Amino acid sequence: MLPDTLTFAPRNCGDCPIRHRAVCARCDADELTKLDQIKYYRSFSAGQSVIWSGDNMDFVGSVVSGIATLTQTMEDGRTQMVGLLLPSDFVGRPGRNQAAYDVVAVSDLVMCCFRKAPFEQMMTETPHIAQRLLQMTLDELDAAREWMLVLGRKTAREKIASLLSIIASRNATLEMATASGEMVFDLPLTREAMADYLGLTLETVSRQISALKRDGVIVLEGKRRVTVPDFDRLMEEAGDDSDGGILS
Amino acid sequence: MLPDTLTFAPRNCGDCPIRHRAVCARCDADELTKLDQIKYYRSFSAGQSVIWSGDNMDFVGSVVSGIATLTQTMEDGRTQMVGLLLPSDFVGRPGRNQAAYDVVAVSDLVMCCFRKAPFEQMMTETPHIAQRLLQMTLDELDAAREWMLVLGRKTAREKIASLLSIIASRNATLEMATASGEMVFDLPLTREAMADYLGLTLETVSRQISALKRDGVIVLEGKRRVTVPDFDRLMEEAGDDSDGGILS
DNA sequence: CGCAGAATTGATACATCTCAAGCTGGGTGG
DNA sequence: CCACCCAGCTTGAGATGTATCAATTCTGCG
Repeated sequence: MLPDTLTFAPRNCGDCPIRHRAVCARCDADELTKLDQIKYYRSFSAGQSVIWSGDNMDFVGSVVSGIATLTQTMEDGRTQMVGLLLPSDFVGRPGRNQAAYDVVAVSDLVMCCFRKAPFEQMMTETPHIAQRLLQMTLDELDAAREWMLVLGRKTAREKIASLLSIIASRNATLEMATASGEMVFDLPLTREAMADYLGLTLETVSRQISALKRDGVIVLEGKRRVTVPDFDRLMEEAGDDSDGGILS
Repeated sequence: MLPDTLTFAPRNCGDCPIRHRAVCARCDADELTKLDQIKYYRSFSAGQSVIWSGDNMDFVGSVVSGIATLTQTMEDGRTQMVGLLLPSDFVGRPGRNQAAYDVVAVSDLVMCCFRKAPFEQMMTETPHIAQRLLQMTLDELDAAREWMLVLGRKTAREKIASLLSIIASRNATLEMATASGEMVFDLPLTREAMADYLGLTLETVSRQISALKRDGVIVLEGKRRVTVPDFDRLMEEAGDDSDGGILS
C-alpha cells in the first residue's frame, strides 16, 4: 500500500504542525521561506525502514507525524533502541555522511526532509537553525542520560513504569491535559519494541505489565490502551522523585 | 591539601593543552583574546565534588587536566554514571541555571571556567563557539547511545571489555600510539566507579576483571596498570565489530 | 473460518546480586 | 622499624531476578 499520508503534507511551513517545536522553531519569516524552497516530504508506512546503519545518508529531516525508532544492533542480533522519534524530532547529523543507527517507522510516518548540502549551508548562514539544533541536541542528551539510569540501575518493574510515565507525560504535554488525575493513552510500541527500549525480553515486559495491572497501577483496555488512575503512584513505581526532574 | 595544580594553569589560551579540542577549538585569534579575558581556572583535588545535582550553577567550563565523572543518584542511593569527563570535555549547559548531575573530580582536576552570562553572550556573538559546542554535543550523544547498548544488552564480561577498550583507545589517541599491538595504560577509575559506569556491582567488576586476566585478554600489574597484548581480542570480547565504529 | 502476528503464562536455567570473609598495599603513629 | 589500620580489592556461597524455552491464548484480518 502506497502511503496516501502525502495528502496530509502541509503546503507551506506556516501551516506546519511542528512549526514551533522542530529545528525551524526559531526561524523568522525570511528564513522559513528559504527552508520552504528546499524542503520535501517523505512518507513511510508502519514497519518500513527509513535508513539502515552504515547507509549513505544524503538528507536530514524532522518527523512531522507518526513515530520512528533509532536502534543499534550487535553482530549476533541483540538490539537496543537508543531513541524514540516523535513529531518535531530531528533525524540525521550535519557533517556526517553515513547513518549511525537503524531508523524504522513504527507507525505511518511523514518526514520533512532537506538535502544535506543545502541544509548545512543554511546552518552556517542562519544561526537560528544552529541554535535550535544545539538546544534540541542538549535535550536529547539529557534524555539519553536519563535512560542510562533506567537501563543500568532500575528493575524490570521500574523500567516499565518509567516508560509508561514518559509516554503518559508526553501525551499530557501534547494534549495540554493536566498531569495529575486520570490519564489515558495508547501504547505506540509493541511488547518487543518496549523490550528493545528497556533492555529486557518481551516476556519480561509482558509479565511486568500484567503485574502492574494486577496491582492496580494501570488499567488495560485491549493490549494497547492504557489508563493510569494515579500518576504519582506510577512515578513511585518508576523509582522517580514525585517532584519531577530539573527543567530548564 | 590545597591544590598546587594552579601553577599548572597556562597563562593564555595559546599555550593551552586543550586549545584544539575544547569548545574554543574553532576560535580565531580575536575570539580567543575575548575568551582569555573572561576565563578563570578552578582546581579540585581527587575526590572533591565540583557541583551537586540541583545546585545553582553560574558557570560553564572545560576540563583542562584530570578526570571527572557525571553521575545520577536515585532516592535509595543507587547511582549510575552518565558521563566520564576527560581533558577538553565541556561541563554545564548554556541556558540552564541548575546542575542536572553530580560532578565529581576523580583525579586532581583543573577546569577552565566562564561565568555563564558572558559565555552565553559570546555564544550569540561568535558562531564558532556555538558550532563547536554543537559538534561536541553530537559526539557526546553518540557516546551516550553507544553506552545505552552496553548497559542494556551486554553481559558483564562484555561490559568490562567495552570499558577497557574505550579507555585503551582513548589513551592511544592522546599518545598518538598505534591502535594495534600492545597497549599499556592506567585505569583512572576504582572498581566501584567502573561498576557505576557499567550498571554492575563492584564485586562483579572485580570477578570479570579477574576472569579476563585469567584468560589472557589483559595483564595486570598491581590493581591499576593494565596491559592489552591484543587489542582485536579485547574488541571481540567487548562484542564489537573489529572494524570499529562509524567515524565522521 | 482459519491463519499469523502479538501477547500471555509456565517451568526451568543461569547470570548477576547480596552478604560475608579475607586479602593487599600504602600510610601513620607509637 | 614495626604494628596497625583502612580503603580498595578479591573471592566464596547462596539468593534472586531475569532470560530462555515452550505451550497456549488472544486479536485482527483476508
